[in-house]
Amino acid sequence: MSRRAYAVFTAVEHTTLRDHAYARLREALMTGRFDPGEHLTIRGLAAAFGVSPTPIREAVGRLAAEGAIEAEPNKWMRVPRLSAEELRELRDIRVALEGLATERAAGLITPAELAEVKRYDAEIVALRPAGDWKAMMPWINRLHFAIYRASRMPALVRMIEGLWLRAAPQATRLFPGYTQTERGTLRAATIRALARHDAASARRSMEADVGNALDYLIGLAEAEEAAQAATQAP
Amino acid sequence: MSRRAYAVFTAVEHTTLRDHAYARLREALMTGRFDPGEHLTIRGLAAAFGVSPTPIREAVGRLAAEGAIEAEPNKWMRVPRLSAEELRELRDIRVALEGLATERAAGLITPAELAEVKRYDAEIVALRPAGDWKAMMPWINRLHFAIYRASRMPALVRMIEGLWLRAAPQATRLFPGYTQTERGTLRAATIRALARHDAASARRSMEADVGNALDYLIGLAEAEEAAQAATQAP
DNA sequence: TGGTGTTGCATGTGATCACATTACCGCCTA
DNA sequence: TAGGCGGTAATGTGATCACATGCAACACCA
Repeated sequence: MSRRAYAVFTAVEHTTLRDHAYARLREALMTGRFDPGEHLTIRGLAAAFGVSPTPIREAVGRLAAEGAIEAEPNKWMRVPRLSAEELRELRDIRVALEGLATERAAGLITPAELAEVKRYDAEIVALRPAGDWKAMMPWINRLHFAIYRASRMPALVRMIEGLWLRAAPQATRLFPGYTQTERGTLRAATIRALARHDAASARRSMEADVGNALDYLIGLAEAEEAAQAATQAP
Repeated sequence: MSRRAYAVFTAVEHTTLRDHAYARLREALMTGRFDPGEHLTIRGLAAAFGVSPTPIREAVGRLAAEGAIEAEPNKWMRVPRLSAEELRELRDIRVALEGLATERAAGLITPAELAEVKRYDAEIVALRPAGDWKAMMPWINRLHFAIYRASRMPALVRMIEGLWLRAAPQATRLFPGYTQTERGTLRAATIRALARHDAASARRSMEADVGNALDYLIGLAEAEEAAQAATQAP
């Protein structure tokens, strides 16, 4: 079976193997399927994807450029384990950028887009009694990016995606310790502010939401670093 | 002559050919050596660098991921020509991020760092009478990033670099039309605010500086788009 | 002469090959 | 028993080869 004869079937979703690998690796990182500190090999990923190492190398190169993968040339590649200090910087950048996107979204969001946001929120609320935090994550993801896309700032959305990508491997640790109730009220406040096109209020709620989640991760990292320092130099 | 025997000489500045190509392409873009809309070929760049296409392909892939190069898979690659709308988005993001970096820098900048900033400013002021705008650009570049580095937020600095990279090819058009006097006073105000560790004031001056420069580029792009629309549909 | 089909070259993409470097593990020696 | 040493397998990197596609000039026909 020649590739040409059935090109009509494959051309729809397939551009290049490199982009395909990039998208799949990105999604794997985003959904927490790799652990922080986990080592990756080009040949291993190539075997997993059923392609040669060439497209994989270019895909991980792009991820490394975004900071989603850490690589020492000629030596190793791994999923970054962020320190408390790095997480603090990430928090400040995310607060600034996601605040900006939310502020702009408040003025531009359409009823259809707002309905989409509310639908995602309903999914999250429905999942809360069961306590299935892992199932919640993709919905939280969709909700946030539905808001950000409403800002009509595609380059900004792409930058925020890169920031989420860096935080994602550690974000699985938010559960189940992180109290969801407080976050739920902040999310509801954001949605109400968006509904009445109150840009300043929407921005403040989103900033608090993002800031709180990252502060929790920072606390975890600080405790871990303190414990490690204690065992190394007692 | 084996590569091994003289590794001591090359290892100093050479990590991988890919990183070398990436750094050189980045610098070429940053200093405006490529024009907006200019087409690039992997084989052409490979010949220019004296290497095989492989490392070039990975370098331009990284640049494409950052938006510094525009590429249609399997077809072409070129230096992006930003529309007025894209420039407006770029302005808003840059104002937010460079404002944040400047605000943080105001609280943390050391006397040595401040002296470095003032040295760059002196170079720019000295170049103004001659009107040598092209020679000014690298100093403006150094001055801004000296400030941003003082924020102690390396990931933020890297993101700002990516934004400058996207704007750089069009930034050569700032000269000689863009009035430098106003910008000079804003820069002086920023430096004074940094010197007295006035974060809010430093942020405002920097935001105005960045915003003004981008507004000028936006005006150019709008005029160009209007002219093009007039010739296409008269 | 204008439009259309064709052919050839240039280009991006991916697989394979070759090489230097690194990491891992067992062994030896002090 | 602990630390240094060497060998081997695995890995990242880069060059080369092979292939399909896109583009442009050219020839051909109405």
